[in-house]
Amino acid sequence: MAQKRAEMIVETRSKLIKAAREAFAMKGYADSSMDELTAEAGLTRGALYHHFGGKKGLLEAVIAQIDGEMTARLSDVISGASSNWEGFVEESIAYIKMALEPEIQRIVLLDGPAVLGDPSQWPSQSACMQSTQHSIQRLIDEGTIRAVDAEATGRLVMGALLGASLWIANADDPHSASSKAIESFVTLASGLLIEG
Amino acid sequence: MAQKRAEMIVETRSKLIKAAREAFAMKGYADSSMDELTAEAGLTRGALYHHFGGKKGLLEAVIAQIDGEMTARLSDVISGASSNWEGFVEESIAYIKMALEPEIQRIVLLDGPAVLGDPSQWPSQSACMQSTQHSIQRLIDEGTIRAVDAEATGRLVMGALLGASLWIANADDPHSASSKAIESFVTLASGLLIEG
DNA sequence: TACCATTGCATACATCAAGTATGTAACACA
DNA sequence: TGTGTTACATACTTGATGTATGCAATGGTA
Repeated sequence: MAQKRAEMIVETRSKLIKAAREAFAMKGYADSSMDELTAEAGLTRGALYHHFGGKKGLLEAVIAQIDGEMTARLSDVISGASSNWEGFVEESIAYIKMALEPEIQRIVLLDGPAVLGDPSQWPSQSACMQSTQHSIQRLIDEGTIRAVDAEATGRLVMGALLGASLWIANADDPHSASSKAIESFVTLASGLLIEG
Repeated sequence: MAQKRAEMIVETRSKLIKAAREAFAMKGYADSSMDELTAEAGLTRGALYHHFGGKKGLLEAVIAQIDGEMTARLSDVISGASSNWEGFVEESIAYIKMALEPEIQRIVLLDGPAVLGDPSQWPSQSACMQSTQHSIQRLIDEGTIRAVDAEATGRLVMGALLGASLWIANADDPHSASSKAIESFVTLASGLLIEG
């Protein structure tokens, strides 16, 4: 039966994004062929250029989708915490764990910055980063941590977590590396607290 | 006058590396053409493949060179400091400043990880990262900071500094962003200190 | 309902860059 | 002085991006 035109379009876009996620995650952005990728989705490059304007546009769309999912997951973690500080720490640990997933690491953390530049300039605005900044701002407002600049601190924290993830993912013993990274992070983060 | 063969080889390699540094820094790794790049050096792709095996090999060589220069600069900063803790802080600030240089940011911090993967797996071993880890280990040994894992902490710190640099470089007011980032970093780093 | 403009997507083509295989000239060493 | 090797150039193959064009289906309009 005939679907509505608008639904078909949404489906086409999502099929392309899905195929791109898999290709980018498995082979990296540079080594992913748009011919293969679109064929995998049962389409051609024509559809891709029509909807996303090019390879970079497709990457932006993929990242926006993943970023949205990450933000939702972080949001869940925060809302389940017993205090804002606990929430912040749990959120950070959750971020490290997410950053270990090959798809996220490869697409969002490695290829994304190289192809699209600084994450804060992305169309998706890196919602995930803003979530962290909000957490920090809450902690400042309630007087738990020192009155640092929330944006700057958010960037530092996210960068640190990314560095940790890259290390853990490539470590000989990822499990042990993970514990060490979390311990180190908590130690570092305690520098933000007004009373240790 | 005829140079010795070994000298000619060194010169050829350095001419290629120099041209590559400029091309990679200006246009990024992906958008740099090896034909243009080698022509700029008065050579052809034949020389490039002979000496570096391919485009990635050339990037590795360029990164190794830059990494060496960065390490030397950090080393200078450390040796000029009045205490190990001061040295660590100064080193970190120096790293942020270096990471603001377009050449370093583009080649080492953005394209490097995307093309070659985790920096610690690079042939050059990211000497610059090891320098930071040594600084941290010294501070642990002398009892200035808590007994965290030096490697993990080094990764977190370098990641944080990279995040800060990316932010500063793209900020509307880089100067103000820089101050905020340094202030935030010092606050964070104070979490490592045994007595605040 | 018949017509038409628009849109969604496919096809065909031009361009260009990477990698490889081969050729050549100069050097080192015997 | 001759020969094997090294340093580099040239030629060719493959494949990927981007663009221009073509076509068919849809949805509005008379």
